[in-house]
Amino acid sequence: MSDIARLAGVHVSTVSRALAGSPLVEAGKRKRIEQLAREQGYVVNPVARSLRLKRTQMVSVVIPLQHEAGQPLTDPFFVAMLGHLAEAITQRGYGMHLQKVVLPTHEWLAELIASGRSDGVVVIGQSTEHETLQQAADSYPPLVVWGGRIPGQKYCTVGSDNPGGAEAAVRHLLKTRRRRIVFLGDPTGPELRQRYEGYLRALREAPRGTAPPRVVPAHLTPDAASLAVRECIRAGEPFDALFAASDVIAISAIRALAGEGLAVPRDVAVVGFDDIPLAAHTTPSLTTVRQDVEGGARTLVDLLFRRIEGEETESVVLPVQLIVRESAPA
Amino acid sequence: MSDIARLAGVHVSTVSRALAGSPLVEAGKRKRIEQLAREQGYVVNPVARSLRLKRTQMVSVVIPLQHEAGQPLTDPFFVAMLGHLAEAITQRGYGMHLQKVVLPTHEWLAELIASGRSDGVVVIGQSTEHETLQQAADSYPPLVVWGGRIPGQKYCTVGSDNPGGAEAAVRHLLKTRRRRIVFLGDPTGPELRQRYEGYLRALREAPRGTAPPRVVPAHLTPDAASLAVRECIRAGEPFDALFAASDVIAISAIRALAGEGLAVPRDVAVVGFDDIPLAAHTTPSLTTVRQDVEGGARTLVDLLFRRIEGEETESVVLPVQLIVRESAPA
DNA sequence: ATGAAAGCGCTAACAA
DNA sequence: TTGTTAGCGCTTTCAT
Repeated sequence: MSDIARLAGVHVSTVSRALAGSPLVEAGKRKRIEQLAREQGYVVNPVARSLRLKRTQMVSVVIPLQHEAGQPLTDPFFVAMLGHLAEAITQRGYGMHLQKVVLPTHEWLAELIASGRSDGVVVIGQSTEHETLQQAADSYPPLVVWGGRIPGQKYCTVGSDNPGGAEAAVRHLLKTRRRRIVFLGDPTGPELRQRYEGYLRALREAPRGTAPPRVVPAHLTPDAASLAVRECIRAGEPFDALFAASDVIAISAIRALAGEGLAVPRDVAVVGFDDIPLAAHTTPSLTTVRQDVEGGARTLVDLLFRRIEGEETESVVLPVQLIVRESAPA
Repeated sequence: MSDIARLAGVHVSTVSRALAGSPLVEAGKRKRIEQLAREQGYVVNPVARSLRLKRTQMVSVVIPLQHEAGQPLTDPFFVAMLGHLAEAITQRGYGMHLQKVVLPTHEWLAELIASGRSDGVVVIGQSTEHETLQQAADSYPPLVVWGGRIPGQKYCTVGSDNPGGAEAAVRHLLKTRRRRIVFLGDPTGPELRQRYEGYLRALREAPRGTAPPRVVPAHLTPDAASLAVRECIRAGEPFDALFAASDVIAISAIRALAGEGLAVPRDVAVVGFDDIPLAAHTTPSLTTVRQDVEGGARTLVDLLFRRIEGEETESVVLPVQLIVRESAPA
């Protein structure tokens, strides 16, 4: 910048003002300075700017992966979320700082915040970090979380109606005469736990003769899910439907079932959660609960920026929709 | 930091050294300072640090979208690439700065570089930005590009063997008695152009009686592809095979064909490119050319860091593999 | 309308 | 081994 100042024969402060579009600096001079900067390929150094302004024009997006440690950043749902977040954030002229946190150290969030690397933080998935988030929320407003709403929570969440979606899915299975419905997934984090609760709620009002709830833990990786299903089958306990905590789990479950000679939906009906693009194209196509990823991402970013500007915002629960396909037909 | 210094009764520079793990500072004192920092929830400000060090510990990942402007960041291939890049970059203790560039202004790269926002840049897809990249390469070594290798190129690329893959795909179609093979896609950018060239090469050695090459431009969005195929069919010119420039195009082509009453593979065989997860699950499942996304991402990051450290690196062409499935069976 | 000067939080060369 | 000091590139208050 001092180069530009020298070339323009003015003081750096004038260049700074000119490039910031300040009305203080004379119009003609401003044009000249802008022109000069363009010629010289000069752009203001955002690092120095950030240091001075204490604003980074950056948003951090964090994905804490704990029990799902093996899960790479390739889960279709996460990854779609990322794409839409990038879209929404860059649209506002902010940069996006993407960070994956494995086996969170309980200080990861506090450190990220304290570092001042960004003006706001989006956390995708509560994982097991509810407490961490609670603590941060007190002193750090510009924080939004994709996940389930939890009673007494102090941070702002955006998330799908997990219990409602799960309940709808299980009701659908019951309505189509399935009586031994297994929940496939590890209900450790709030989101999956809520789906599990929806599952329980639906079963509570199930017709007599319905088998009691049964959980088969399966992590969000395809392999883990296949394994779990196979073991479940070999355990010999009969079931005629699976409600999977996610589409990725559901799809690999279908594969595992086929491998064990069980037909979907004839022998076992399967319902997933997410409605990832793949879901419509598997054989059989997957009945699932659709989440509105794009709307979710937009809402997250919208709320985040309102919080950055000091506004208080309430959490948002987005409606979901049961998409009935072949794996659990009507 | 000055707070910590005061509390520890030492000068800031000592704190700085201690926190940097410098052997200069007495071990006991260092422990004490580290402890203090932890208690106070202090972490060094990376912005100030960056300004001082002229290193940001950040890598920029840029996706220039030009003709595909409408295309959001949801193309499965890009998105998988992103996930793996995030993985590889964070593994090295760097942050990832994600940027999407629409309708590039020809200065986007120069500005990004000049801004000093990051220590290196990964560009995903050359799009039509070959010239821009050429110019940047001269003065900015830490730049790697996912895309096709172009004769005379000065920047470092990592990319699949596009011509080879395309050739294998088309040879496969020829071997299975297809004689009127259409290339479906817009060969504007280098990658698709290379796939097109592979297509031409295979046709050049085709048996007599094979129809001449024919291109039906289709953008990378599903809708555009469907439309193109429908028009192509209605043009009345017969064809018995499609080689699509990407899986997304191929899949929507299959849909369009079905919509027009043409059976795949009976009437028309279809081969795609990428082998996105969906490809194995469509009906019929998609014969396609598999790219190694994960290996590509790892190689990109590996080369980038070698370049950041001043090493010169050669471009890399990754092998591809024809995956034969139902849409173009053996 | 412009310049001078301070300072954002940090690191490193130099001094002690 | 530790402290002093300068300065990274910018913005902004204050003075002119």
